[in-house]
Amino acid sequence: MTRQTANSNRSVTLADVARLAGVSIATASKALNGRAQVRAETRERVVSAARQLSFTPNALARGLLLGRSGTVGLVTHDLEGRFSIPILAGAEDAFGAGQMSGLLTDARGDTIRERYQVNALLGRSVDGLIVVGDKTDERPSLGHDLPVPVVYAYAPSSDPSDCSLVCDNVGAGRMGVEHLLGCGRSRIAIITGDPTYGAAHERVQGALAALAQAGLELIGGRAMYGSWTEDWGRGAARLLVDRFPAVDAILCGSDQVARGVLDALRERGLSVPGDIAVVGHDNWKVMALGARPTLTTIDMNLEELGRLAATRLVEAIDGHPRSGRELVTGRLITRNSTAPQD
Amino acid sequence: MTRQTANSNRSVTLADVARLAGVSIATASKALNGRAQVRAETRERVVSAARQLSFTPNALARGLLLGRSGTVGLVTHDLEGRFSIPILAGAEDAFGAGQMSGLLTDARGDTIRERYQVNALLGRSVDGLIVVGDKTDERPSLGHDLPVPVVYAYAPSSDPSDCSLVCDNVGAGRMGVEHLLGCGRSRIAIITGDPTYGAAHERVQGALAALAQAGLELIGGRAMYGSWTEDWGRGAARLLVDRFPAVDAILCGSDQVARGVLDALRERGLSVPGDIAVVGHDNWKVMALGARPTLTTIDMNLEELGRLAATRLVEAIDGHPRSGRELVTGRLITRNSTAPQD
DNA sequence: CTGAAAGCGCTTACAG
DNA sequence: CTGAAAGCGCTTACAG
Repeated sequence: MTRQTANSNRSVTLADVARLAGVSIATASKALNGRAQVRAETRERVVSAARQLSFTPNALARGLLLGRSGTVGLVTHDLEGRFSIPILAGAEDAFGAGQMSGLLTDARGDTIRERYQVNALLGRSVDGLIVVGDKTDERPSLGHDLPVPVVYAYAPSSDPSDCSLVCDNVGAGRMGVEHLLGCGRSRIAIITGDPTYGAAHERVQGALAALAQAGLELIGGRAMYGSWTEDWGRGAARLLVDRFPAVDAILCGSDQVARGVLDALRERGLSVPGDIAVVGHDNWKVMALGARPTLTTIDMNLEELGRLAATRLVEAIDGHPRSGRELVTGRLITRNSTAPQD
Repeated sequence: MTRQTANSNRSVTLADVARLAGVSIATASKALNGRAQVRAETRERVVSAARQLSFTPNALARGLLLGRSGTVGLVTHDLEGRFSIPILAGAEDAFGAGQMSGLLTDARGDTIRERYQVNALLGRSVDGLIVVGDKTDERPSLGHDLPVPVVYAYAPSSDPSDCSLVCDNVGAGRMGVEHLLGCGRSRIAIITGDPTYGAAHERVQGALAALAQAGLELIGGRAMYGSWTEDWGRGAARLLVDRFPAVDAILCGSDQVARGVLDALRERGLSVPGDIAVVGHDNWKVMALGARPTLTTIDMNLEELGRLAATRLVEAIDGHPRSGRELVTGRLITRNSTAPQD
């Protein structure tokens, strides 16, 4: 049984603290806020009174006065999805240390909803906004006529003067190929997802650059685009090994695709990584760890992206805005699909 | 190019509206809030002035005065996880229609963090709290000395006088077995997950009740407990069909487990649902739809649970609290693992 | 029907 | 070093 520590602090006010400490409200305020002009002994008396009453300052009153609410709006477009959540968690984390809280809102990819929610958030005097997209493609800017700074995460703003944090997809593609080269592979193919996603093309682009640099060409001559599904991964892998039996590595556009690829290879009697090494993308744990063999993949460091977004937003709120896109680099997670490592 | 609609509304205040409409601030307030004692013509003038200035009332000031902030605290214990997100989305959804906003906070299963965050939220004058657990087992109550109502979602409070919304795990187990019986199966086994989870036992309990009602016994005599992984699903399925070749259906504790079961059965040359029908749990889309064959499973209606939690919280805030546990029933999603249905 | 006044809880010049 | 006063933007009795 823990001792009661939380009272109905709704009602404990600065006036109560001041009364108990025998000072004016003004002095109590200064004492608690660490203002210089307070005698040490007085400050102590106030602080101990505040503790005794378990006083929590009313953030609403504070915000009203200072014109800063200590809250930021988190506008996500994919609250159910896999990508926005780690970003939100990272942002939460970065704010958690300080005094900021996040007002959550899900716009579900709808521009009208977004506008409406942004206005609602502004009505709550948020000090800034983080807009989290559901894919890495550009999205329209909220504009510059807002009274607070905005940071775009995952999906960058199309306006280069906005501050955006994005995944380094090109670097991820390069990273995947370089790992495969390092593992001694040279006949590399790419099976990726939906060609309407910029991310798919960017990863391919990075991979091709790394191949070119090594003086190699892609097996099959071009990347295989399809959809972000296991089904497609399976089908594409079968096609690939039938047409190009010499292939010794497959770089995949996502872990789901890679999972399908692994299943198809196993069913064809090919060993991974013995015959063919496979690299995924996302480090989606359940997929990557449930796969046979476990999947080497690229983690986009989405939490880090979220933390950075929060940091940039706080900087902007404090009067030091940045603009332009900042790339967050992924990291390769090696598992058994490229090199056995029990 | 859309026309500019959002101004720096930070600075448009009720005083501005009143001035433009040629009335006092008090009258402007009454007009906008639909109070009765305002001449229709006056009200119109005020409303049009407000529109013209795109006035958004300052929620902080309003909250300070009314003692209601129009925000609720969302305390989750699993922001990265799969279960809390649909619940949050459902709650968001329910609030979205009204004037409530949710302040998001991730306590990560840590009681100290939770206490700290609850206090921070109370300092922001939240009107209520929704606490979302990461498993369906009971958790300690936040107590009754808080100044605002609390609703527990997913993980119920151990205090029966608190208001909790929980999944009907027993009903889900029953539902799974009844479906299998309906599909003509009678030699049913259960492969479930981590035995330290109450959910695992409750689902088994419901399944056993349904079997008993049909005058049947579980194949193998008892449910197979292990972990919530594909690995375990594969291993357990192999064991099961070796020891009890007559089994004609397997009820699984999760989609991940089911996924492993399906893989193992296929690799043993058994056909699903021809030889053995399989039912999962969670309706985790990527798992269930990526499986071969696609997986019949039970959707726990978590979004509905979130919506209900929000509804109950608003009721409590409005002075109509409920107490006790309310069960949210799942629904069976039929796919090809129990009956081919292209 | 309309408006002047008080007040929500706090902070910040400004006097003392 | 301390405190009385003004004010953040709004709503609600209370007079008129």
